[in-house]
Amino acid sequence: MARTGRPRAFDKDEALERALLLFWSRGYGETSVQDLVDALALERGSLYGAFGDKRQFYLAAVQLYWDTYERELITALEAGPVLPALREVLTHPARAQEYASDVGVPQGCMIGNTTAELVPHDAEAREIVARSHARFTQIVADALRRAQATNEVTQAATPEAQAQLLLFTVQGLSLVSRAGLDTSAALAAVDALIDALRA
Amino acid sequence: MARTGRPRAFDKDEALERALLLFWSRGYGETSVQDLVDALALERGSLYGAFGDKRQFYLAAVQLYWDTYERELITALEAGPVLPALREVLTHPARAQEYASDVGVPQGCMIGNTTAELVPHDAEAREIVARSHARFTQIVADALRRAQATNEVTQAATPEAQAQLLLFTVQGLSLVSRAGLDTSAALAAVDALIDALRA
DNA sequence: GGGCATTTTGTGCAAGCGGTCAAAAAGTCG
DNA sequence: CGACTTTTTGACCGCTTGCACAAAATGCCC
Repeated sequence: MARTGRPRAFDKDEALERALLLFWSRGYGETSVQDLVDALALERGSLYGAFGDKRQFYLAAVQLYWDTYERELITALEAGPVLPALREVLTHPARAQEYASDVGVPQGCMIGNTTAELVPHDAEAREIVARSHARFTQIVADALRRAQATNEVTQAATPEAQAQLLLFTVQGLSLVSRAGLDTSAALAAVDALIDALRA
Repeated sequence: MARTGRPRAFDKDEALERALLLFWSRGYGETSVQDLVDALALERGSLYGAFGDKRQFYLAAVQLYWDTYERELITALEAGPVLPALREVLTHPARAQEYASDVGVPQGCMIGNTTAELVPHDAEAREIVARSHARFTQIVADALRRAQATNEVTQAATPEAQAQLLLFTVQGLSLVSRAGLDTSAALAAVDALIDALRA
């Protein structure tokens, strides 16, 4: 319990959130410690003191990203029919693309970005990403299982396989959207998938 | 026409192929010019003389990657039933995952990797990636159109929407596979999608 | 109010980066 | 054989990076 000593002059959570936005929009490698120092308006030493090195800082931001996303995902799926909610979840990246012209609005899914950039050579990042994937498929499969029981969703495949397919789709859509997306084509593709899931 | 002068001591195409493997497995940022120099067994100056700077070198490698992939894609789809061929195309990244323990065997789709790493801040990379996406959907949509006509594939959605969905899936699968994949789960997901496309 | 624990501040640093360049080497052609 | 053109070679450069550290500042607790 560290109780005494000079108190921290900034809000650690708020700093992490702001770092999340930076890391999200620029990626790990393209965000320098100097960028963080400038954006967070604190000195180098304070940053290292509070968050450890750059890698730990990034991983903490990714974890925050996922925790937030997971909470939203659960909320979206817990009530009402599942397919409209899933449609909303899937099209989210496509719609976010519209705001991409605004400066500072991140692109793509941060889990996906981390997968591409860090996972191949960072075991800890791989763990975070793998855990997020597992959580996503578990949450979605649970929802699909309920929806199969009420005959909203086809039983042609297992909920697990359907959930895995949805993971691939949302990750792929989010990635492809970074290259500039024909929004209507993307929506048509999502609709085709949602229709195929209907009982 | 440069006809005189000291002849190049290495095979340019072969060097590009070898650079492709390096870039593919490590990405752009994690591959240093020194890495290339070591792997290609040529001196810095020769590399710059032959390929321009690192960025041009990488983009040339990506273009070579896509040209090769496109040729294979067309070959796979031009004869026989379309759905088995598509299944093969989709599961390719999942199966490639098995060899990932071998050193130097690249992971994921290089177009996807480029999308994540370069596209957000490199207009030329964005063009190459966008063109590859367009070519993919066009080739696959053509095949699906034929398959819809012979009643192999459902007409519940347009061939374009189906092709777009397949692009998302293959990109997502290829990306997710980098984080370590449950192969059987991935195959079940692909089968669910292929089944959903059946008439 | 004085000692203590902690954060802040700003400088400094070694390493690695992408890229350049001049001299030497190696062919071709008149 | 000698002039010319191109590639090779390897040293070199300026810059940025992530990170460490010492001194000053600040608030808590006895």
